[in-house]
This record gives sequence, structure tokens and C-alpha cells, in this order.
Amino acid sequence: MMARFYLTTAIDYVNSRPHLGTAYEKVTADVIARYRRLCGFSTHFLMGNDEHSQNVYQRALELGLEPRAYCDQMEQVFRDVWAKLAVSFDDFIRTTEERHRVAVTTLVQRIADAGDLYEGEYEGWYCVSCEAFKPDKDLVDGNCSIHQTRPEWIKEKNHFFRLSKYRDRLLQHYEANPTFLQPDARRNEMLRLLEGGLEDISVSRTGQSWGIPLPSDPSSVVYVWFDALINYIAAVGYGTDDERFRKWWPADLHVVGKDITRFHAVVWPAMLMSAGLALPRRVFGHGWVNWQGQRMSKSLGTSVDPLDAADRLGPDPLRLYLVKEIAYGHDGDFTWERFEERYNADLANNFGNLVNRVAVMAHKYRGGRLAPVPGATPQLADRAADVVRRYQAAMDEYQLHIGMAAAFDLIDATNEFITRSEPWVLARTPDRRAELDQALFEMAEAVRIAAILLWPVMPASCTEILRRMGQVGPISEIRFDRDTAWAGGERQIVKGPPLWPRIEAPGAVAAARGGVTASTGAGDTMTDETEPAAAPRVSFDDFMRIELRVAKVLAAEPIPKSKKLLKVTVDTGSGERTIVAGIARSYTPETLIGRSVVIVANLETAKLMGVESNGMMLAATDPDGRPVLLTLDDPAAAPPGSRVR
RNA sequence: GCCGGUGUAGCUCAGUUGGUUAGAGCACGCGGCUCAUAUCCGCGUUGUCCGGGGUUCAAGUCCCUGCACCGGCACCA
Repeated sequence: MMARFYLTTAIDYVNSRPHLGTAYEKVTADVIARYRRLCGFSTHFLMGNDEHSQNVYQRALELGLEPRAYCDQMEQVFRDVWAKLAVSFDDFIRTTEERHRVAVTTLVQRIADAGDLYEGEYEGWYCVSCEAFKPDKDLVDGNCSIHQTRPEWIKEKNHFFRLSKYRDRLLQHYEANPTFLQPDARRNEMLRLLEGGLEDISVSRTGQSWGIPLPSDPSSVVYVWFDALINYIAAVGYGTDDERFRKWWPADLHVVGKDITRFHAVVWPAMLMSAGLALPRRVFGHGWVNWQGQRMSKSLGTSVDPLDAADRLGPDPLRLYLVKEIAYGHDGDFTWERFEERYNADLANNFGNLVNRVAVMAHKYRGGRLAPVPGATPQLADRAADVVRRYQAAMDEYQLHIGMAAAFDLIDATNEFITRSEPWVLARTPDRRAELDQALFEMAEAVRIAAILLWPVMPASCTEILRRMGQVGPISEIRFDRDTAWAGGERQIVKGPPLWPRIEAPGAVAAARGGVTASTGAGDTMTDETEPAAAPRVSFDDFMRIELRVAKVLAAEPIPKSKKLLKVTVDTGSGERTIVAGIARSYTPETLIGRSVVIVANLETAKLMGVESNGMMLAATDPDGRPVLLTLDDPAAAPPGSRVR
């Protein structure tokens, strides 16, 4: 039986479209999946969407849609992005699917049967003003530290999972399986957490309909996190197809963001232990990709920008950047400057130029037909074998960036080899014919091997390079072990246009991207690029429910102990009111006084740092995340109270 | 304030379980080649590995501590 490999990524919330950070996770997982397939594993690569979130429910309601319909639209948005990035998942699961419902119901029942689910009450001090339970540490003399009021002792019915029961077994598992959670920094974090002890966790929510009912208490739904994790077994037939489940479970690898490793490396294994199921073999917590130095934000439309590199240059250069330039497991950064630098250095100057010069020489000197000289000792073969070995060792341990570096070592070695062997000199010397034959063959052979190594990252480009290097037969028949070995045999080299033309002007891709956005308006739709077509518009009536008004700042003062908040008193035309605004990073109180601003006048009140805020000041967010206040073109013309629309 | 992360060449970053003389790419300087997308190859310059203390035969790496910067939350709903 063929060895099998099952890997998953986190399923994504659908309340915003995918951004570079999400794409990073999928691309790296895709590279692993493609590498495994190349190695001959029967591979199952799962992705999907997480739809049972209250945010999703709310978002759908705001848009006037059935939640399911909203999720249908978002699924297409996600699939389109994944297609654009050449992400080759084998299955795409949604938590609203029947197979998922069955799996959740079955697993929760198994956990209940094991005695690990109990009905309890969540109780604690509840501060009404904060609308939150307050841990003891947040109480000062029994009062809420923020509101100075005595909180209420409240009990709320809930179903709990006996997570605490599994602490020792989890520790043992970590002990026995040092690579269960990678990288080590994540593992150490979890060990510390486990050593500190675990508390049982609430796994149900009452009063909600959007979710999967708890078998034992249909008035509750399974908490979205508990629900979501189960997708990994639901997708391979748990509760619906035993044979399929036996084939694929346990997963070989869960690729997840470092922020949710706890769920995957503690909660999820405990759930599986409770249900008597095998644990995933490994969890990998990858880092963040920042954009121009700042953290990706789901709410920033601009955050999808780097994905447009895939529109302009195809997915491969972006994929290479993400995999090669960011140490897997660490945080990384995407900037256009660096992207263009890497593109020119690695792709245009090195790999692309190498492919081109080899093909051109093959044709110029030998009409494209190359073959090794019988009995000749290849000079590049050892180097290639060493690279393949290092590449494989790195990739098997998910050290993707090291694998990439190894592959590029072979490219460097080939460029060096060409300089050393000087084919153009050999070509001028008739009695060195055999040397030229051998040299031309070797460089083509090295490029062929490099193209296989880089194929998981740049599938389209490398398929084309393999074709040019004389590969016959489909890529799917290439097998890593056999086909990365130094080969002989005659082959026909094919010429072609440069794969990666140099980006000449600094900032060209980023700038061109802006131009493209503007010119694609030719589709004469009014669609805003930054909002997915699937996010329908709010109605005019809905918009008019938001009361925007001009207000004039009368006074402003910092709020003690707060970094971002200012307490601002404004004149709304019909009186004064206090607004707490998170603008202290950009504005000092003095600069605000006398200024006309735009406020949301009918926003529900909120208490922030003990100050009641009655409204919201509108501000844009600059690329560094700092607020920039909206001001009026002619403040004198629109007195406080003027409606904004 | 709490939690987490980072600090290595001018810039962006690698540095395996502690182990010789601390690396790569870009940039810069010099030289070479002409098959190639003005590409490639060779040589070269720049380091208080943030500071201080400790463990060790040996510390960029481990421990303690200080500083700086970043992020998340507390608080921008």
C-alpha cells in the first residue's frame, strides 16, 4: 500500500476575505502537500471555512442575508483566491455541511459517553458596566477596578469538557513525542501552560441558533471552537464513512497559526483522547507575515495588496518569496522593495537567466539535442546529489526555507560550472567537441533537477522549465527519489521567452498594481476592488439609520493610564456630550479643541476605562494604524449638529 | 500595567544538540567572461552578535538582569 499523508490548515472565518497572512498559511501547506505527492505519498490536503461564528451570523444579518447564503458567497471568494495562488487542496470542508454536523454530533456524544462532558454553571463576578465576568485579580477590595462598583455573582448554565483530566496524559504525550508540536518555541510555551495546570472549558453556548445543537441539550449549540476543530476528522469520514476514516486518520500534520496552537496542541488532543481516537502526528505553528512592517489586519482592505503580485506575475514569484524569505515558524515581512529585489536576484538574474542561457547554448551549439559523453565523469553530479540530500532533509522536517536555499545552491553551482567550463571557448575548438557535449548536458541536467526541487513552490514555472529541459511525460509521473538522481540519456531542449523578465524600475510592481486597479474599472462595474463582490451592499435605509453629525470639540483631556484614549467633550448643536476616542496616538488634547469633527451620534454608549462614551469620532486609519480624523472642508459652513451623509 | 516577540554587516535576514577564523542575499569597490534577460563568475570592505553579570574547557546560542524597539490585550465595538 502506498504511504499516505494527510495534512490540514486551519479553517478560516468567513467574515472577511483572505489576506496575505491567510494566504501564507495555505501556500506553505501547499508546498508541503506538493512535495509529499512528489515523493510518492498518497496525499490528502484539507482546507475549509469556519462558518459557525457569531461574527458570521451577525455579518450576514447586517447584510440582510441568510447566514448560509452569505457563507456560500464567501466560499467562492476564498476558492477564487486559492485558485489564483495555485493552492492544490484535495478537499474543502465547510462547518455547515452535513458531514461536519454528523461528525460533531458523533464526537461530542463519544466525549459525553466517556464521562468528559458535564453540565455546570459558569459563575463568577459579573460587572454589568463591563458586560463581562471579572477574575478575582481584576477586583480591588471586591469592586470592579474600572467602575468602582460591586459586581454581581452570576451563574450561567453551560456544558463543560473535562480538559483538566487530560493534563498528565498530554504532558506524557509531549514527553514521548518531542516533535508533536513545532517549532520548539511553541512547544515550550505549551509545556509551560500544561505545567501550570488546565481548567475545564465551556464548550456550549445557550440562546444561539447558529451552530450545531448539543446532542444532550438541543437548546445549546456547540461552542464554535470546539465545533471547528472537529472538521479535521469530519472531512475524512468520521461518523459517515468508517473505511475512509481509517485510511486517513490520524493526520500527519496540522498547519496552524501560532496564535491558535493552544487549541490544536492541547484542547484538540484532549478531545481525541477522550473519544479514544489517535492524535495527529504533528502540529506546526507558523508565524505571521507582516506587510510593510505592520501586522495584517482582517479589517484593512489594503491588506490584500500583496496578493496582487500573483495577478501581475503569476503566483510563483509570490509563493517563492513567502516560502524562501521567511524562516518557517518565524514571523516575516513582505515589502514591495524586498519582493522586487528577490524577484530580480533569484528569478530574473539567476534561475531564469540560467534556464535561458542553457537553452540558447544548447541550440546555438548543438541544435537543441544534448546527450552525455559515454564514460565521462559528471562534474556536477556530486554537488547535485548533496543538494538533493540537504533539500530532502529540510523538507521532511518542514524547514521549507532551508530546502529552498539548498535548491538555489544548485542553481549557483550551475552558473559557476558554466563559467568554469566555458562552453563558448570549447565551441571554437573542434577537438574539444566531447567536452562541450558533456558540459552542455550537465548544465541542462542540473537545471532539470533544480526545477524538480522548486516545483512544489513554483509549479507552473517549473513545469515549463522541465518541458524546456526535455522532460517528456506528465509532471504527475515524476517521482522525487528516481527523478532527482543524476540521469543520462539524450534529450531535446526547447527555447522560450524569458520566464521572469527583470523588474527595471524600483517600485514597478507596486505602482503598476495601482494602475491596473484603475484601468480594470473598464469592466464598467462600480465594484470596489477592496471589497469582495460577495459582500453585498447595505441598503440606503440601513445607512440612514446611522446618524452622522458634525460636532465641535470643546474640551479634551487624556485618560490616565490609557495609551490610546482621549476624553473629548463636544458640542453637538443640541447640547454637549462626552466621547471617548482612541486617537491619543495621533492627537494631543490641545490640537483638538475648536476643531469640527464628524461623529456617530446614535451609537450605543460604552464605558471605556471607566468613562462613559456617548458616540464615536470618525477617523481614517493610516498605514501605521494611526487614526486620522475626518475634518470638514469648510467648518464655518456646517455648524455643530449638521447631518452628514 | 499584564502577556508575548525581537535585538547579528550600510539594508533585509539566516545561524542546527553550546564547538575552529560568525554567514547569505542586496548594496558598494576592483577584476574577469561574452552563452545569456546589462546577465554570470572571482576577489574584497564593513561586526562591541544590544549592555551587564553568570554557568562552561568553550556562549551569538543556556541562565539571571538591565535597556531599546515591536505586537496583542487591558482601551480605539
